[in-house]
Amino acid sequence: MGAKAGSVLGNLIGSAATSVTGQRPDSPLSTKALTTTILNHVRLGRLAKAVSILFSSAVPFPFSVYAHLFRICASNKAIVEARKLESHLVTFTPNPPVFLLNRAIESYGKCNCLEDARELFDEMPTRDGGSWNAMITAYSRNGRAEDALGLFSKMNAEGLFASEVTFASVLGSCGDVLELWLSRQVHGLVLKYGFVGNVILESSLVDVYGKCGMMSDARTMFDGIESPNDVSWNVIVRRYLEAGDGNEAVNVEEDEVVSSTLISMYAKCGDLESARRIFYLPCSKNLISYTCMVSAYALSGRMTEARELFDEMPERTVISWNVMLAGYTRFFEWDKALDFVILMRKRTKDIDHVTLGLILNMCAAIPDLELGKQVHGYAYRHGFYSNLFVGNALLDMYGKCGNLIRARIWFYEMSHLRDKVSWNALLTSYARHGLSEEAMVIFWKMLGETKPSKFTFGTLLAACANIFALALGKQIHAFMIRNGYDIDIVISGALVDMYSKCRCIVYAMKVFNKADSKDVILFNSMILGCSHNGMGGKAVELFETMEKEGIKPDHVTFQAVLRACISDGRVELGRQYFELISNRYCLMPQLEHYDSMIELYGQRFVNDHGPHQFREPCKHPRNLNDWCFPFYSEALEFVHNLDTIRFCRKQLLRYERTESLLCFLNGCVHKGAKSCCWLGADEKLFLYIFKMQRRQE
DNA sequence: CTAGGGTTAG
Repeated sequence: MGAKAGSVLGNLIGSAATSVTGQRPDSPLSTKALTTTILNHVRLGRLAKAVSILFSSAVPFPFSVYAHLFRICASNKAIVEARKLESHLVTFTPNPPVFLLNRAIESYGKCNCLEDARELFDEMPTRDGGSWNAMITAYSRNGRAEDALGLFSKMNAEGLFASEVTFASVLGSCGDVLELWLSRQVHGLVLKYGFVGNVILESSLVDVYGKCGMMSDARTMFDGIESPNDVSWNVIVRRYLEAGDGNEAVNVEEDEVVSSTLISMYAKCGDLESARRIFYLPCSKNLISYTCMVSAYALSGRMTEARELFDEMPERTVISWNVMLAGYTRFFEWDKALDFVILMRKRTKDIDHVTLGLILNMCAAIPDLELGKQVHGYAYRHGFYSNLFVGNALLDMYGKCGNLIRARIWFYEMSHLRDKVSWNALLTSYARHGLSEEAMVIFWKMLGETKPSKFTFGTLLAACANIFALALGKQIHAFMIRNGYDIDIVISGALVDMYSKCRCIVYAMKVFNKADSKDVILFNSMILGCSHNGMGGKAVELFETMEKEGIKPDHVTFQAVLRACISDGRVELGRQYFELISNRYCLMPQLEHYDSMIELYGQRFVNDHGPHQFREPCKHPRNLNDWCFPFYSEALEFVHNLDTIRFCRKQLLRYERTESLLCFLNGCVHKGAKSCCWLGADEKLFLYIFKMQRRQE
């Protein structure tokens, strides 16, 4: 039965689609099937095909089909299809509902075909508010401000209510033709119809007053907005700028408040030049604009300029001090931050919760537990301990300084006010110090009190990676997907890391490929993952992709590719990468890179000579090569200081090469004696050499 | 009226 019914349906669809006089045109079944076909075409982006099927079927379709198709026509600017649609609708539906005709007007408007829209509007047997709204919006969007405003007046005369969208359109048109008088009337209507608190309309009003040159009205309007959004800010800033450019005497310089607002807005948008321009206008310097400007410099990392300006301030508040300190901490200038705190203590008695938070961040970063404890005491004595921000900063400080006991105690002491940041901070402390299992226990407790955030999961995934808890890691991943958590670039990195550490490199790759944006850190995690899973070739490939995408590798990237070279025994490639570090990317090779090179050459020696074969050192060495085996002369190039020597020693001990070790150490002494005194301090090393020599004799 | 602060991944 099913198969037969299917073929009958197929015939029906075929005939209905090709002939206007199809069989049983009023059959609900055939309309339903046709609808499905039409919607399928729409879904595949074939709008013209969908409309032609509809057009050749002499049956009325459900309203929702027309509504849907009109929407698509509007967004695709498909005027031909829109006209066909309207004609089909009015032909086969005796009394088409007003709302569908309104949709048609909207579509014509979006297709910039105002004549079609107006024709339909005029011919409609009945019109509702939506028809007027659609027509007015169509005029307004197409730059026909006069027509839009004319129709709006008529609409009000007929006692119809304009919608939010219409008001926005009308206000836009008022701005286009600088209709201040009408704008004020519209303002009245906005209030009358209860649109108070509508950010979009209120911002539009700010805009239109600004355009009409009524900056004081714009300002009053703006101040009345309860929670201004980006658009509101953009509008007021743009209007003030225009006003300021056109007529300097009237604005900006007179209003200190505005100049401060502008400076801080520009600072937040990263436009330092504009901020400066406002600040250096005559009469705009005051305590607050100074602070804003210092903050603008500090936010963009220009700490020297920030400090110069800060030093020339005639007076300062605690906020001025704080913005300066925040700049130092934001850009990790801990020494300067510490000096600044000391200076601050000398110069002012003003310290508030923000200052304490910043100082605690500094203590956590240096790290300085003792100073942190002093801050704790200060906070206690001055009544800041019940401030959540200070409390969390304290918790973070104890955690980062490695004092988990105090972190835990403080966490319980602040139980009456703690939030999810507190939980995350505690969790992080445990995970960071390798206490991954304990971190998991804390997580389960956390669930009883608060909802986990993506920070929680980031931390947990790292903990899973540490203890190779693949099953739990997968559960967290699945939980995040199921509950719609954003798998952002950081979480992707944590997942890649967790999966590759758990030897689940295929999953790691999947996560990596799915990430919609990639930065150097994510690439690093993936490259490192490949290196650790014996996929050196893939790691090298990723490095090349990264270069192609214009992402600049950092020192971790090079560590990762060098590791790949080690795992694949690709000495020459490793050497090339090492040279890229300084030649192409202007980075300073770090200790770890030297270590990797030593390891790479060490491996080659083992490969070339077998584990237990080595040449006798020269009896009377004249140069470095005489001193050393092939490996050591090459590896020695990468010997930079005591740490690399220690690393070499470790490597040689690992391969149980006592004689080589002695020879190598001699080589180091030789090199050191010739060039610089970097060996000087390590008495232990010398003692070791002497001991070894004695044992040889 | 207008200015400042936090937790996450190699």
